[in-house]
Order: sequence, then C-alpha cells, then structure tokens
Amino acid sequence: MTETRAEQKVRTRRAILDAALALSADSGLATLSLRSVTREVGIVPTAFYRHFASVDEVGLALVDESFVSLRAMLRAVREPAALDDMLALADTSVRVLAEHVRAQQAHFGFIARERVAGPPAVRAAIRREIELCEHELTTDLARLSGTRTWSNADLSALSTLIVRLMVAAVEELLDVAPARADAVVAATRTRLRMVLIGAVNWRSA
Amino acid sequence: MTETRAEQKVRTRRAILDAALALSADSGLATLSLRSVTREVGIVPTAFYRHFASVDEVGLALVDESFVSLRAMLRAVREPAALDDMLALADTSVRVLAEHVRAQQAHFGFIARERVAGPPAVRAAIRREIELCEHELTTDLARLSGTRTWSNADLSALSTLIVRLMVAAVEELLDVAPARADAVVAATRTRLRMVLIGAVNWRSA
DNA sequence: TGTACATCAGTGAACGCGCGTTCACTGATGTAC
DNA sequence: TGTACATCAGTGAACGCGCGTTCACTGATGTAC
Repeated sequence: MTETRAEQKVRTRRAILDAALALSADSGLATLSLRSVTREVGIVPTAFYRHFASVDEVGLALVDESFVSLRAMLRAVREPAALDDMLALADTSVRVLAEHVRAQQAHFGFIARERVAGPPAVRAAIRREIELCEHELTTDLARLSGTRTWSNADLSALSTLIVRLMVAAVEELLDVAPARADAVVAATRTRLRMVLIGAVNWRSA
Repeated sequence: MTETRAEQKVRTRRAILDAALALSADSGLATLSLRSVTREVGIVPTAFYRHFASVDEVGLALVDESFVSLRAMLRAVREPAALDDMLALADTSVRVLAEHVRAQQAHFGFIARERVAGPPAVRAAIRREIELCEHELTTDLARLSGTRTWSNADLSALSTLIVRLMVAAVEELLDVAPARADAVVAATRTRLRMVLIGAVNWRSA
C-alpha cells in the first residue's frame, strides 16, 4: 500500500536471506535448493533471479551478516586492560557469549556449519573473516600489560586459542538442550581460565 | 580367477567405501549420491543394495574406520607419565600428529567435515566417538603425577582442550599447502605448550 | 570325478520426482510531459 | 492534475537432467549327491 516498489524489493531480498538461513540450518547450504527457498518465501522459482545470480551469492551475503554478529560478540572479550583482568572476567565473558549465541543462534550456527561444509566460495569467505577476527584480537592482546615481552607468534597463539574456544563453545551451545547450556558455560569457563593461566605464566613461570 | 565369490564381495564393499570416502571429500557426505558412488566403483546403481541398505550406512562404516586412525594417533600423546613430561614432549607429539594426518588424510578429513556437516546419524556417531576419546584421555590424565588434586571437571577441561587442539590442527593441516605444514606444526606446538603451562600452573600458581 | 540344482553379485529397463534454468508474459508502480 | 509510456518484480509453462528405488533377469560360482 504505502510501500514503494524499491521497498518491496528489499523486503523480498530480506525474505530470501531469512529463508536460506533457516532452511540451511537443517542440512547445510550445499544441499539447499533454489526452489525450496522460493517456496518458503512464496515466490515463483524464476523470481529468485531478480535478486541474486545464484544460491552461492546468497551464501556470501549471509557470511557478511553473520560476522557482524560475531564481531559484536568478540568486542565483549576484548575490553580488559591486563591479562589478569581477563582471567578475572572469564566468567562474565563466557556468559556474555552464551547470551549472544542464544540471541543470534541462526548466524552463529551458519558460521559453525558452513565453515567446513559450505560451498568452496562460502568456506573461503568464512576462513578469511575468522583470520581477520584473530588478527584484530592479536593486536588488542599486544596492548595488554602482561604481554610486553611476547613475540608475535606467542600473541597469535593466544588469540587463536581464545577465538577457537569461543567458536567451539558456540557449536556446543547450538547443539545442546537449552537446559544444559549452563553446564556448557561452566565447562567453557574452566577451559578459558586454564588457557589464560597458561598465558599469565607464559615465559615467566 | 583364484578369487572366491566371498572375497570378490569384500572387494566390492571395500571399493564402495573407498569411493564414498574419496567423493565425499569434494562436497560432503550429505550431497553424495548413490549413483556417483556406483559409477566410480564401476557397478550398476542397483548392485549397491547388495552391500549396504543406504548411503547413511556407508557413512557409519566410514566413521568406524576413521576413528581407528584417530585413536592410533591419540595414543602417541598419552604416553607421558607427568604433566611436565607432556610439556617437554609437546614438540614430538605435534610432529607425530602431522605425520599421521599426512598418512591418513582421507579419514581425518572425513571426521573434520562430517562432524558438523554430515547426515544427522553420522554426526551423532562422530560426536559419540569424540566424547569417548576425551573420556579415555581424561582417565589417562588422572593417572599423571601433577593432577593428584584435580577435580573431574578440571581433568576433562584439559582433555577437551587437548583433543580439540588436535582436531583443529588436523583441519588446518588438511587445508594448507604441504609446504606450509611446518608453520602449522610450529603454531600448534606453541598453542599446546600454552595450554600445558596453564595445566602445570592450575590451582598452584 | 560328474551332474543337477541353489545361491546371489551384478544387470538393465523403467518409474516418478525435484532440480536449475530458459523464455515470453503480465500488470502494478513509477515517470515524463 | 491527467495521460501516455517505461520499468521491472513476479508469473507460469516448458525443457532436459540426475536422482533413489522397484523389479524381473542372468549367469558364474558354490554345493549336494
């Protein structure tokens, strides 16, 4: 009614992205058919081509979206000013993570799944984004008091451990019944603490 | 010629498993078609049913096979008698891992991929096997001097960190050009050392 | 050892199905005058 | 404001293709006597 043609087009594009995200949760982007997406959206298969050239292109758009969510989450872990503060905040960080995951289930699940299982182009895009995240975290870790004497290799070892712990926690949280989420949070916190104790004692123990 | 009918049947079964393993490397077990497998083997599609009831059943057989490889590898990490010994042996452990991965590329790749992307039954089977590995490692860690005072939760936090570090290293090794394998080994060793330093200093730092 | 019969791995035709993509189209929205 | 034309999101029929699965079959291997 009050909607312009351009607005309607954006809405359909959005509906295609949402449908692809929801449907790929079942059995992956690689097995997702164009027809199942358009069926879900309520348009005819050929109308898809007004918005995307291929299903792969939808996948790449979803990678972009999903990493907006992931970056938002990683910012929470990057705030502390010293390694000891990170250790003290481990509990809070993991809880924040769990909340983000609950709120952004679809995006996090998409990354976890398509990272290894997606079409090659999507897999490559995700890998690039994760490396970028690790690199950003490495830069931030270098600014912490307590890492003054660390080599670049040591810094990136720690940031990799942290990022992967988080990615693994995400996978577990997505996989587990909501009632058991607290157990996952507890276990992840213990693992994160163990890694950070390794970091605090690195080259000084 | 000199082959009995039973031997021939075993050979065909083996060829089906090998073809499924090779073909699923391209784009996953979930998208693997029965017809592409039989085409590769050189039999007619219907002959498949003489050996397996479905492609899922082939997947489960491959999970069993692949974990024989993974267990063999994990035994190498479990030999030390104390946490400090593990730390000293970190370098050797990671090298052994890299060799195993090179020798058993297909099996390790299969696990890494299908763990998140496989058909539900295959995914569940892999998850069960990984939990079993973690549990075995936990039992072994409990026997080490240096973990006398640890709770079960602490022990399983460490074994989870180690197993996942190994799984992640496998994924990286599979993904990287052979020439860059040494860099992956070096990075993994640093990460493993950092985790083990966390373990050595756990509850005592 | 020789023969008659049973077994069963692999065959080949046929089926209905969902797929991606093509094409010419419709008709509401948007624009130029 | 009213009219004539352009745009373009979505339509619907049609195509050829590979899929999983059915079924009755063949013929070499294996077994009982």
